[in-house]
Amino acid sequence: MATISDVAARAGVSTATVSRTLNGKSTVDPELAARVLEAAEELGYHPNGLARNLRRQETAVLALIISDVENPFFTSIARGVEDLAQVSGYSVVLCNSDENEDKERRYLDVALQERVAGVLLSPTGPATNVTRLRRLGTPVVAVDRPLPGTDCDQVLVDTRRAARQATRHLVANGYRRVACLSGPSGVRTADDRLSGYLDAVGEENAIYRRAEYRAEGARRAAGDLLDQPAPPDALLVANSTMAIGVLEALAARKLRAGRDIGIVSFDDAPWTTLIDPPLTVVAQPAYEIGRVAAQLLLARIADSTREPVTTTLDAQLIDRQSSHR
Amino acid sequence: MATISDVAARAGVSTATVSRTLNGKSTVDPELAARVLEAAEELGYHPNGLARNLRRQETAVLALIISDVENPFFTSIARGVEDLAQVSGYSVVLCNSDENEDKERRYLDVALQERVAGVLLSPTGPATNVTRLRRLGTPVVAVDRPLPGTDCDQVLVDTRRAARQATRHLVANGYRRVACLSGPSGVRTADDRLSGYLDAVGEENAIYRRAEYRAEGARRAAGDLLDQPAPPDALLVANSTMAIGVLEALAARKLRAGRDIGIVSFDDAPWTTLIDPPLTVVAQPAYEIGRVAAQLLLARIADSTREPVTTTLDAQLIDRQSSHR
DNA sequence: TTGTAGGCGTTATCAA
DNA sequence: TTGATAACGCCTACAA
Repeated sequence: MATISDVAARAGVSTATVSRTLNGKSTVDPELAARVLEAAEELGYHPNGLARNLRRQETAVLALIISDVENPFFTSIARGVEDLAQVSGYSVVLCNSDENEDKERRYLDVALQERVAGVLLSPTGPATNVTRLRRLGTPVVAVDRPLPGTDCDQVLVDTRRAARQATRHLVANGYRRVACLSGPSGVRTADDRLSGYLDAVGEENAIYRRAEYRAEGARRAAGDLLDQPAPPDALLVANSTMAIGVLEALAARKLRAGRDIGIVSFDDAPWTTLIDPPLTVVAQPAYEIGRVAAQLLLARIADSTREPVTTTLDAQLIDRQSSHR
Repeated sequence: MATISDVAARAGVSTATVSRTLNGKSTVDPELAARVLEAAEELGYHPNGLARNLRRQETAVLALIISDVENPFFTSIARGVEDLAQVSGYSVVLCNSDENEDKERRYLDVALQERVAGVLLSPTGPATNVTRLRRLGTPVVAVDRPLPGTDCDQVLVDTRRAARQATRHLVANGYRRVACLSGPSGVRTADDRLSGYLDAVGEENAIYRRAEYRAEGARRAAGDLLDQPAPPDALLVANSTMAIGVLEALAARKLRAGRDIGIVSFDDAPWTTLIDPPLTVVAQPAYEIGRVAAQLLLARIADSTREPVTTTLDAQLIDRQSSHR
């Protein structure tokens, strides 16, 4: 494990010169530089990022803490973040909090301890706490869900409006008993989607269930709804992972989407056009969320005095067959 | 950004005592310890992992470099790795090489520079080079695909056998012109799946195409195959991302899986039971791959003299409707 | 049990 | 332009 001083010794120069050569900072005599490069090559030298970061008090890595790696929505965000970060020379490490406060806290600690340059985070819920990170001056950007009680940059989707619109779409298509299957209470997107649904049908007509943002919970909740004496004739589903559970529940009861029960789901997962009938969805600009969030984070790293901004993107209803009789 | 000496000053002790207290190493007078803890709390002290790792020459983070975050197969591996690592106190950072040699090299560099404790890697192809990592003594475990020319731990799937078996399954079900759609040449799993297919049909009957491990390329390749004068009547598809493209190509031609063309795909993605007819798949134990790989890596971190082992897991054909007329 | 001091590998400051 | 040298924040002999 060759160090900078090994290289210096071999090249017959000081460590300072080696450092300068390797970082291309101030000018170095071409001949010395060549000797340094050669020595480094021969020794198989690789800079120790730990020492460098310790000295420089900065890192070129961003942490992206998402709440579910198995959800295509979040992996699209990840790609957006990554693509933008990469061109600025940052690398992105992805951490999966798995909708679990403990894991999230642990990764937040890692980010803190490793002194990453910045953190992008989709908070698991109201308990998420980034004050320690903030105290240290590490910039944080919230994606998909706001960070309660903190004034940091945020990239959100107007999900309440989208839910309202989707619900009205179902009503306009002749469904009379539209229900909603949303995520856990306290998760902002879940709350907002439910609110949008309520906006559209009114409190008095509300039929809804909450479950984890997972297939399994959604299957049970959908089953529960469908087995009521007066079951709903349409369903707004809060994300594509849940939609899988819902569709399984339908299949188990030989119910056909569209004809028997109207379905609209959030998130345009790649498989939604493959099923019969194709799923009407609310497409969120996930990749764009990632890009914008990374932009905001980089801007804040460059200038910590910027006013925090909240960017709200629009979702788009893609009308397919599952919402038509 | 309080340091250990700030805490020491405030508690009226030496930095050594603070360090010992915080790490619970040798015994410290309870009263002093209490003072230290209190001071740390008041100052909002958080250890600097960079400095600690530099000093200790070790980190508690593992890097997992996968070739496609958007492929459920790899995200399942990630969960397996994570679950196992977590109980041993390691955190896992996920890097997405995106089947791209440059990105992969970059993340390998990051892993090298950050001196992570170990690396898990699904190599993008034959150009993947981990010798620099190895020279530094960083343990590497290959997952899903072997690492050519290096004797490191590996966790693989007997994918050739699985492909052979899947092809025979199609033949046994009466399909006469079975084709294969595999991934890029040089990617070991793609080569092996093609080989398994060839084992079953024989070189002389072979009909196959290669494309990227992506929906888009698969759609084109499948279209090309289907538009031949004498198109195949069955298709073995090398992964679930490609299957999406294939199914799109079928839909565009009003072809029905099973009846018109038999389909078997690798990877039991969550949506495969939702489509009509349900997709017959080769299920790989992705989560298990991740767990085993993490075990191997941890074992090697603990004892670098261990002989490298290759663990080969079995895949399982799940017979559903798309492979029946 | 506690403190002093040296060093992990870099970079940045300051003279020369 | 180059080279000593002092940090960066932490841990750990070694000494007290």
